[in-house]
Amino acid sequence: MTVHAPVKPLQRAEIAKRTGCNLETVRYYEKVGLLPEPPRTQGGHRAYGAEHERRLRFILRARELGFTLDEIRALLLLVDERNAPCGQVRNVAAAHLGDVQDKIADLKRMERVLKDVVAQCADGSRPECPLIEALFR
Amino acid sequence: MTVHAPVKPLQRAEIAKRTGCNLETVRYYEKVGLLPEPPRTQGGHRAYGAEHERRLRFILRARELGFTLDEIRALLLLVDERNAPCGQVRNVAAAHLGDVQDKIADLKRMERVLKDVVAQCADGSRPECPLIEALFR
DNA sequence: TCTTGAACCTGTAGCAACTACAGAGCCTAA
DNA sequence: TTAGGCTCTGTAGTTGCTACAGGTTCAAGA
Repeated sequence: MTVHAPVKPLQRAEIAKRTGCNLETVRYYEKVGLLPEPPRTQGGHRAYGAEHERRLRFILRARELGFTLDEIRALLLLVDERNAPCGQVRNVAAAHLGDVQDKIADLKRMERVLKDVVAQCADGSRPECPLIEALFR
Repeated sequence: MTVHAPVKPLQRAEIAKRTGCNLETVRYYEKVGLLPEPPRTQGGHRAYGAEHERRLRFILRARELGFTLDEIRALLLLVDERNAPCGQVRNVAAAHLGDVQDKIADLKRMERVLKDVVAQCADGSRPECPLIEALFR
């Protein structure tokens, strides 16, 4: 068995490149408590392991789904301390889904109005600019 | 003719209340150059006129449509200096419409994935939490 | 072994678009 | 006249990064 076989640690630039994360953002996630503090070399350089990489990927995927850092913190806490109870995880995700749907509704409202005024501006049938008119109404 | 009839000026709290704008935001829009500096009373209090109110409403409506402050600045410049040429106004609006549509597409992608995992979490058919699994993939 | 240049370290500032506070001053109605 | 509710200024906080300065360490080549 090769349990605890010492895997070659990753420098910050390496973990950043492998995950596609910005170099500075890696340190930022550590600062805000999403990524655990990695061990250091004698000179003080961070030495990341496979678990850090795994966790960083988790964070980045969650960000792609639009989760806030607070929500991600909550999800990671569920993972770390409770072995990820599906019901609670689902609650976090469902609440976030609601937020996403609200935002879509907001943006669609904007889209409708904008399409409308752009079309009116385009056809040149009005002496005054319809968008400006609409905003000054 | 009652040109320049002295309309009773508005205090900051009054213009805020009438437009629905946050009190502090009124001052903020002045600071960033969207709202012109109003005349002051002897004691230094701002005294807004009808034109300020009109302009503030314009800004707030544009914000509701998702325009950035830079875009609103550009629109107001077109209004102030060029009498709002419809073609240029339309360009600003069309570009913004594109941004809005991009955001909608992003959010819909998130929505699709989230709906999916929430449904999988809900039906309890998997031993591990599907959302957590998906994020750690 | 020495050197050099890349990568790292910390702390801080900047972005958007507000929002909120502290500590001071003004204004008006009773 | 005075109370208390405005207003004033400047600054700090929010979210989620991103970028810099000025200094240190590391690793590869000579």
